[in-house]
Amino acid sequence: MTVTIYDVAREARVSMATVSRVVNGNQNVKPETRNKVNEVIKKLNYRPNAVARGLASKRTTTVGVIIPDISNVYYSQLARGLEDIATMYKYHSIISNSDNDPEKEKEIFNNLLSKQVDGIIFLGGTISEEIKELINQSSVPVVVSGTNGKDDHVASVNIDFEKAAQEVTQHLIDQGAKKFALVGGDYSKKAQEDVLDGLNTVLSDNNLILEDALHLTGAESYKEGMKVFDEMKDNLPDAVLSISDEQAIGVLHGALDSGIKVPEDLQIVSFNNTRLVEMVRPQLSSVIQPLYDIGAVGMRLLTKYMNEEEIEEPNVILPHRIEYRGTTK
Amino acid sequence: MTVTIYDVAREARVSMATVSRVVNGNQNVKPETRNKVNEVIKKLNYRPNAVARGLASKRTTTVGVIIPDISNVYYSQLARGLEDIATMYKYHSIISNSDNDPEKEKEIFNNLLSKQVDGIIFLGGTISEEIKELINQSSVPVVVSGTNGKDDHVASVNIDFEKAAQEVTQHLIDQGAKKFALVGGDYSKKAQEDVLDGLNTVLSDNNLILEDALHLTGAESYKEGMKVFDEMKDNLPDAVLSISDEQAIGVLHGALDSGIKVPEDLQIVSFNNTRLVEMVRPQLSSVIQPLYDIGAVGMRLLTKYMNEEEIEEPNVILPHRIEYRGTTK
DNA sequence: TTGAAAGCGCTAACAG
DNA sequence: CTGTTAGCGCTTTCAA
Repeated sequence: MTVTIYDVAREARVSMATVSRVVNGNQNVKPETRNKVNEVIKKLNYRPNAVARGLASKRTTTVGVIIPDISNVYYSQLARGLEDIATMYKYHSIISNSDNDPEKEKEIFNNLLSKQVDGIIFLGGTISEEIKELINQSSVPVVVSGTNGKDDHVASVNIDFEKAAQEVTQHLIDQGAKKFALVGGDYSKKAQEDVLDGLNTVLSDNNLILEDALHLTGAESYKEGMKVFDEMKDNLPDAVLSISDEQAIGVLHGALDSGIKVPEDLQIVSFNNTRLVEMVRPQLSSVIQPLYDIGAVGMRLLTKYMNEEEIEEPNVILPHRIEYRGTTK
Repeated sequence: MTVTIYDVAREARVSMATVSRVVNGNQNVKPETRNKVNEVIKKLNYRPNAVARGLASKRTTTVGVIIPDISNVYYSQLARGLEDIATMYKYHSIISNSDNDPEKEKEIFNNLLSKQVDGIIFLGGTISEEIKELINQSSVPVVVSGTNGKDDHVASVNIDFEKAAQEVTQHLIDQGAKKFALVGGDYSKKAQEDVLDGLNTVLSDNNLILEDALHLTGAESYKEGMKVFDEMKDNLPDAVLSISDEQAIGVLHGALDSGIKVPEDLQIVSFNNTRLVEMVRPQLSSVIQPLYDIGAVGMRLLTKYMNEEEIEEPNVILPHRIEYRGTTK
């Protein structure tokens, strides 16, 4: 029923080895033979069985993607970048949602290995000890996109959150901000630490401090953002740095709904820069992370590992910009 | 180096067939033997090779997902639903972006078949002739999520857009709307037709009509929405039905930026109901499509086909609700 | 430039 | 309840 390499060989009066060579673009085939084989392939509508190929060659041209939540705008934009480059290099992607749960991440990781993927892209704001160990013992290359893996000796692609935070903080101070809040999230522990460092550096340079009560976290959703705003309502800051856009928008609407003027009384800057930032009024000022590129460069890096190309730098830092829109003065 | 079923068999002093039985949960194994094998499996850290298994059993426990754009909020929410059910049934998903391009869809489809996926989920607002043919000739089951495939004899899960459009239209007329616009998109031809039918039915019942000039389309993005608003600026309707949320928000902001009052002078209802609808002010009135469920039910349907379970109804219509929020009177 | 043959690691009759 | 034995469809030496 299904056409196999053997059928093609018989019909073309060559051996299956020759058909295999033609299919794989091996140059050691006489042009005539090649043509004949290609004709038969077309005639029989032969399509190589990737599974058999994978078993024989030990390469599946499939990569695994571990992602916290594909319906999260931030991650889905990364995913699109990943996927486009994977396609460009003829890889398919198996995508699995981890909800940022170390147990699930571990299980997915092992499942991917048993599927014999050629490489794995890990997305997630936190590299847990378990995952770190799995990565370092992995038989296939792993690249982290969106989080810095340098300290954990893991190849990665991201932006310099600390520097971005410094720039943002200084700008806000220049605009008169004195009392800051930091709104972090469960998804992005690493980025949060970096932002915190950057924020604190500049604050102390200016003889300011971040009150403990104004260092808040939430699940990085819109609703959580509104909740976070409630928590700081009685001790209102005049500037908020938020890791997540959705959460920042929650804070923004919480403020507006309470009659607080943005940006006059409260300035807000977010660090995600999903397409949401332009879709609210006032538009959200944000650090521009090149999300698509972070995904794309991560996948490109992975292909280099998979092809055993030379790697100049395993921890890529992509440039960022800051766009001051309607939520800052 | 890698541990195979053979290593386990030798170490446990049984045949590989027995190991295979244990791994696959076959009940015909003496508990003692099972325990011994399991011990060895753990000791050797044996992990079955899914590729070899796929080749031998002709089942890969992998499904393919063809999706227009994973970074589109609407589709990423569907994808999350799909994926969760797939995981529940122990399937992995290979996800590929088609950009709604029939050529790409076709190529992806064939690639997925050569990967020997056990089934395919097709997402996309339009079922082109080519795809329809591929689906109908496919050796593996295919289910369409988010679009009605009944007319094309394709299993599908979606909501009744026509009915929803009728309800929305009647409500808007009751609120005083007289001049309607329909904003469709490239992604959702099918839904658009149904909405158009529903709209026209109710309009003519009320002796109203949809002007040709007010039947517009765009690429279903925020920016396109603003552009669409510009197009209707000189011939302003008092009610807009928009297929896509992003585009509806574009229209909304286009209107607000021009000083038009929403909902007083212009009412807007969208049909997508992504999480965006609550993230703008005024909040967008919308038809609530259970996106997650549409994905989930689609995948469940596919698993039924893959397991050759009985299918009661290949074209599932899920219930919808309508939520009138801030963009309607 | 081509072919023969040995697997890749596993499942699935079949026999016992 | 367990083992033997063919393959699954392809890649990849090794020889010719």
